[in-house]
Amino acid sequence: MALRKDAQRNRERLVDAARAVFAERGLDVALDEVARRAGVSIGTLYNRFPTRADLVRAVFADRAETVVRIAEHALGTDDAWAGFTHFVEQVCRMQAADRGYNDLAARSLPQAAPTPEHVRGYELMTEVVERAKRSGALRPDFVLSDMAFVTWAITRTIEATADVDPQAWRRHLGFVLDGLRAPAAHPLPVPALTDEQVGRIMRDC
Amino acid sequence: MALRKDAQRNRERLVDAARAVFAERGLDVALDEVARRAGVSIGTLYNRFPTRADLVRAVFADRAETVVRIAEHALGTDDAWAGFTHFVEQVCRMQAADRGYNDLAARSLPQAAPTPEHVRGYELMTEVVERAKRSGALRPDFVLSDMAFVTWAITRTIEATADVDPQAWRRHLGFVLDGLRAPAAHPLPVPALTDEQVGRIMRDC
DNA sequence: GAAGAAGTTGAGGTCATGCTCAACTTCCTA
DNA sequence: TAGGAAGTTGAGCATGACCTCAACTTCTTC
Repeated sequence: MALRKDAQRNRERLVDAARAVFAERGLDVALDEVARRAGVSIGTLYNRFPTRADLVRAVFADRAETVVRIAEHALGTDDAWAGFTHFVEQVCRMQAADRGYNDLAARSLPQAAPTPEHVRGYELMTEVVERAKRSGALRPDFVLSDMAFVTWAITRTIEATADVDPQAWRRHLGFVLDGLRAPAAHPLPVPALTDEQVGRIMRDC
Repeated sequence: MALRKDAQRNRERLVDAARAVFAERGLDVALDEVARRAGVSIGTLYNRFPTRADLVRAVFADRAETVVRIAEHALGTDDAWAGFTHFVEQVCRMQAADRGYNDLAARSLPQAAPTPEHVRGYELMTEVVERAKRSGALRPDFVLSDMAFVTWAITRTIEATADVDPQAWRRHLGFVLDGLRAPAAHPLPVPALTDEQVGRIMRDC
């Protein structure tokens, strides 16, 4: 059975308000701020979204699709390395523009994915990485789980520098990418995290 | 006027307890946990350390000296690049061993430094970086404020992976250092943060 | 060893956030 | 358009952390 008309309107208002508030202040804002901004009572918020995660999911439901588009574009680029850097840069740009998405990226990189879009985004990201390795431009000892390091690093820099210099993350990303080129590679001291380990970390917030 | 004997003993107990609790759970633990562990009332804690920052300072007072020692050792190494990587690795190792110090590193890189030891640590760190650049091994466009990126990145990885794989940060650091070698350098898209900007970020938590 | 200075204590006030639920309102349907 | 289902409301309870202060204890000094 569908939602009643008023309920549907309230739901939309809540998601819109949450989108704005999350973008401004991150995923950990007090939820009554969201309710107030939506012009709705806190009870209605909890009625519609019993947990914060439900609300977060609703707000960022469409982002998986965006990631898919970015990855497809990256795979359409002739130069595999350019595709890889394009992918990373675009995702980082989304993070820099939205504190909520930045938080989300730090906590749940597409992984152990629920929706078909998430699965597809995950697969395409894998292919972006593998293709860049096959081309010889991305260092061969880089594996998918190492993307977590990239994400965490840039995420943290965005958090720290957003107020002072909103473009600073680009410089950090420059250093990071220079460390991922094949000619830059020196032996790594320890093996990669398993995908399972990364998944566990993400699940624990 | 000096502290009374019992007060001095309580102070020591508080600092010891705080050291242990911070190391285990980070700088943001509830302070009554510290008081409980010290076997002292919460009132005494506030009496001795009016703010959390006072307690943190007392706990980590000796660390500045340790950093100085590490930097001196680094500067004593013939190979400037080996000295630089040694310095970074040892500081990261300290962070990995102590969640409190890890938090501290993310928030206040030695900067706008209060004690003489801090000033000295800051100067030596500058020299470690400059020497590595002069040697031609560290990329010439790297500046001191870029150390903040390194610190934030490894800090975040340590936070995320400590429970799952306590050595994982070494792999991340491997990627980072490979991006800092001179031959790896590609032009950076934006200029560095100023030292003043980094200082402001640290001050705002 | 008496007196007062120094230090300790912990119950309790304050605040921010999460979350609930009984009374009320709106909507839909027959 | 009446009645009941669906949805809304917000005061209020719960929790947990911060911090205070008046009454109490311990130390030091003469």
